[in-house]
Amino acid sequence: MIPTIKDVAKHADVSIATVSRILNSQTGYSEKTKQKVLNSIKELGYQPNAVARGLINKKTQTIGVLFPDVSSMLSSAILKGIEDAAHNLGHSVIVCHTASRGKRTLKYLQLLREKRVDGIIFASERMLEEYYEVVQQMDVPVILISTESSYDIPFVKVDDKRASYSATEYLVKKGHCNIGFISGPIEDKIAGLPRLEGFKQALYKNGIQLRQQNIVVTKGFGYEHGRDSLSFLLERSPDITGIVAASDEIAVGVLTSAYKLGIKVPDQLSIIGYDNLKIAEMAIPPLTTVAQPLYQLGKEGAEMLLHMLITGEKAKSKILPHRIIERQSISKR
Amino acid sequence: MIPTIKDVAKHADVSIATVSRILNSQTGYSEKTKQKVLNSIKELGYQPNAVARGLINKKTQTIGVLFPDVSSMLSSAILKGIEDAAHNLGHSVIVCHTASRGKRTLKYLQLLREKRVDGIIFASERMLEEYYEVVQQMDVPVILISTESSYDIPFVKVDDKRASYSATEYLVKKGHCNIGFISGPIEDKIAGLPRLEGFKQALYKNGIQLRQQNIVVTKGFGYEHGRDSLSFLLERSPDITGIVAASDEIAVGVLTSAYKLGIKVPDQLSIIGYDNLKIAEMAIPPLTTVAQPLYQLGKEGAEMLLHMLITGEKAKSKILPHRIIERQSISKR
DNA sequence: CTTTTATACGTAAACGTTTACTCTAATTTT
DNA sequence: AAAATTAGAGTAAACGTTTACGTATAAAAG
Repeated sequence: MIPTIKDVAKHADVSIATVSRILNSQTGYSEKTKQKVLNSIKELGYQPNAVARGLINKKTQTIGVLFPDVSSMLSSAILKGIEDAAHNLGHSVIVCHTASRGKRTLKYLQLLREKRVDGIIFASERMLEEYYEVVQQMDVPVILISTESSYDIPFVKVDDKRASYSATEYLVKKGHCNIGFISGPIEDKIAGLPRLEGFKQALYKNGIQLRQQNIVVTKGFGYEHGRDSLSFLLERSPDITGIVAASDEIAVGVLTSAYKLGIKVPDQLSIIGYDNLKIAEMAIPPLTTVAQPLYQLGKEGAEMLLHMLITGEKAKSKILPHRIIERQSISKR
Repeated sequence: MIPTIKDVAKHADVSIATVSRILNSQTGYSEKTKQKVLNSIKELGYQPNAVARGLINKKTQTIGVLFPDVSSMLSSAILKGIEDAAHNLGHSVIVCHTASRGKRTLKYLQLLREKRVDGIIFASERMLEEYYEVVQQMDVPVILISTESSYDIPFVKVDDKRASYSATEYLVKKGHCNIGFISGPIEDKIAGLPRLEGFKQALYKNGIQLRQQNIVVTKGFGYEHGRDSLSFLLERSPDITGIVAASDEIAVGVLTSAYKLGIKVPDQLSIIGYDNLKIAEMAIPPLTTVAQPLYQLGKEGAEMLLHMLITGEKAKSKILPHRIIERQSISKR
């Protein structure tokens, strides 16, 4: 049988209140009894029951994290940051991957509510109205990572538009002036549209005429989307010398496609990615990309959440800096 | 204020016992009261408190998962399988990444104990004696994924030795007879040594003389390890025509290195990986590899655990089948 | 030496459930 | 019609903590 505080109390011949006080290092006991109790604890191998604690304290020291897909490289890097920070501050994290669309997110939200988590993180997960209503009712702090919303919920992310601007401008500065852009879905108001706009703006500011046929809008940010886009793009604009991809996966897809088509990167075609996933480094040639501080995003997000938890004050949203990681997928013109 | 079962009882003018019975769909109430109570529940927006439930039921509907590194592509694929299965069976999963070695695993184990998780999964995480002692005391079911131990703990994994055997033999059947092997650390009794032995055995069975200088033992299974091994291997054995890598990351590292050295894959050098991560597909050229059913491993593992939880019987360990995924990193000789 | 104050505890209620037990009234059996 | 059974409910204890409150003893103050 697993020992309880009662067993400890009995064994040490004190009341459970005293044991509890010692456990929580409050005042109200002598050094002698403390030692006695500590001994009993060790002897019985007692471990406090966090469930009982949670019941009375109304705090579970647990947060919930919602991801569209835990297994994407993006998510897992963020998750690591979250888990690190949470654990450092004495909290556990329950992961929920909401992948298979539909009502799954709502179900998870309810679950987290029943479990009485102390806070919730939406990571790259859209905050819909129906979700917002639920979290409002739950009355727990919420943080958005790598996304934002029309509601007043603190978020931490990079500035997608500016990052995309930087990427584009980097290419321009390298002497490219006929540049293609492979965007994700532009219905995506967070990671889709802003990156396209950053691209457009960079061209505009650098006095380069935008050509509509240089833009291809894909249905997603995945490898396949990039792979399948290159030939289409090249058909319409055979003369482009550089490509800005809205994600590293897209960029790697392009790399693959270029290889198949016998196009040399970076000699004949330059390409810049977005995210700085591990694969960017592993690609052939290693991919120049604009880095999101993924781990940092997770870490900061969790820290913001826990800060809200402790202090009760609302966290201020943060924009984390992006930066260009120069590797070998870009050549000077 | 968040409503409790008491509020529901009062609102519906019944006792809390009745509400509880209805909530748990037991017997002992009329259809009429049921409707009345259901109404009150909806009206108050009541959600049962899983913490209180956990306290009395001694079940938290939560399992803990230990990973050396959540953010590795391997882990995240497994995690997805775990999470899927667990959720389908009404359980949540707490992730713990034990990366930064040392006593962190032990700390996590204690945490999971305090939180009273119903079961624990060790995923690619070594089961040391000190861990074993703790989980023994905890008296919860444990499952090992992608690893095994000297203790009587059910596991689910592929047969590393045979998988490596298959990979090697595949190369042999393609006409290669001077084959290199880039192993992980052979101190690793799970993923290191067995794969090396599978390699040796395959050579032996196919009547190929083993050359010690064809084997390079690395300190890890990462990209860097592969990248930095190729030139070393080629120095000692310039004539090899094929390489078996102990992981996809290693293989991709080799690919990169080969590219830099101007060695054409697969024309001059064939290479087969291990794992079938997403990067295998994304590599240039796409990597032929022996696939571990990662998602499946996670799923089956979680299912085994939950089955133990429900039935109380010990699960039988499982070896899941591996298979060769043919892509384009291997040529016929 | 009495009175006050601080220290070191113990008692019991509370957290939100589940469930064994009890009770009443209705229904069925004999 | 009386007895036995059953359906529909309520009461209260239990789960393992924390904590407000009470109390006895010892130390400090007068």
